[in-house]
Amino acid sequence: MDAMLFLTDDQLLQGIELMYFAYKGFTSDPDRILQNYAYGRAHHRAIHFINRHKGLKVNDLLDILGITKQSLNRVLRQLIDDGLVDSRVGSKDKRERNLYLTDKGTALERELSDAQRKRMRAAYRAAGPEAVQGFRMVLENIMDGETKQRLQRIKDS
Amino acid sequence: MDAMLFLTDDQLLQGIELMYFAYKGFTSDPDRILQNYAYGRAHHRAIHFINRHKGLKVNDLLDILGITKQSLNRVLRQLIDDGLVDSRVGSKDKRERNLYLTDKGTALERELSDAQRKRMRAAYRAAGPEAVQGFRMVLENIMDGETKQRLQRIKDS
DNA sequence: CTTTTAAAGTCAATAATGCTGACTTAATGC
DNA sequence: GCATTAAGTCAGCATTATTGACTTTAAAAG
Repeated sequence: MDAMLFLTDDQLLQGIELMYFAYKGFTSDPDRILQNYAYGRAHHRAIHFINRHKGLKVNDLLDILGITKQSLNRVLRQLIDDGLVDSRVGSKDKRERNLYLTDKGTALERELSDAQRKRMRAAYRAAGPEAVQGFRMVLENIMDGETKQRLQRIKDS
Repeated sequence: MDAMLFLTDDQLLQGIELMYFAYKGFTSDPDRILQNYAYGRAHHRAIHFINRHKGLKVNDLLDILGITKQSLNRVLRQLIDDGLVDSRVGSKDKRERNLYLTDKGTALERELSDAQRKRMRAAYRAAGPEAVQGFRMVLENIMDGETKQRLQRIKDS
């Protein structure tokens, strides 16, 4: 009966709204900062993942983001031209390009993630360690299985 | 010291990635369904909130969504023209329009939220009741204070 | 060595969703 | 009567995604 209590349609709808509004808050700080650089969320995501997985291949980035090569092209082109991302020819396979943040790119990544981390830290603090565990568990289960596999693949490579 | 343990920059970055990927999964089911109707996320959001707050005013919907009147116009126009939303002249103030879902609109809302609820229910089940509590607490804290106030205002009206 | 495949990059056209500015219409409040 | 408010509209633009059709370069397969 416990299961019934926390699985009512209304509770689920509330959870859905929470996801929507929390995500909105979650992206609001970076969005504001990005405006100063005439960049958008697409640039932020590229910067984030290049930082997290230094030297990753263009194909891996496409795979993570789940977008097409043509969609990424404009964004990546800008970041490279603006000197935030360094695209180096692969050492083993020269067809590949390994992506790295330059110092300038790292600086913007810092600025963006500082704001986002600050918000997350405050939320975590207010909710407490056990809540954070629950938060993470539920989010992991909301993710697509396919996405999880993709992430695992990148982590392994 | 406990606080230090769960507030490392890496843990926070992991949480940020989790939010990104979970939100992606969260929207994937409705996105797929909406394609069959040539609608997008904007239509979904309008349908969701009109269902949750039956009879709400256009201004309230704008307030909740945080978009401009011109942005909502195209979407709402379509939903009304397609017979999913009913716009009724306010009984007290005839300048106002109260929004309701028609039977057709309610049917689409069902289809969309069934898919989303199914995913949430599975995630909640897998994580357990305490995790759900934590999930909710953290998300509430991630939200903007401004957003919370807006929601409260609608709930009161 | 030649052909096929793979990785990256590009150009063009299209779509969804947001924005701003400049309005109109209708109803309310004073 | 006149200013304000709620709703609705038109036009133009930006961002970010899409698909399709290519090219270039390098590796792999035959």
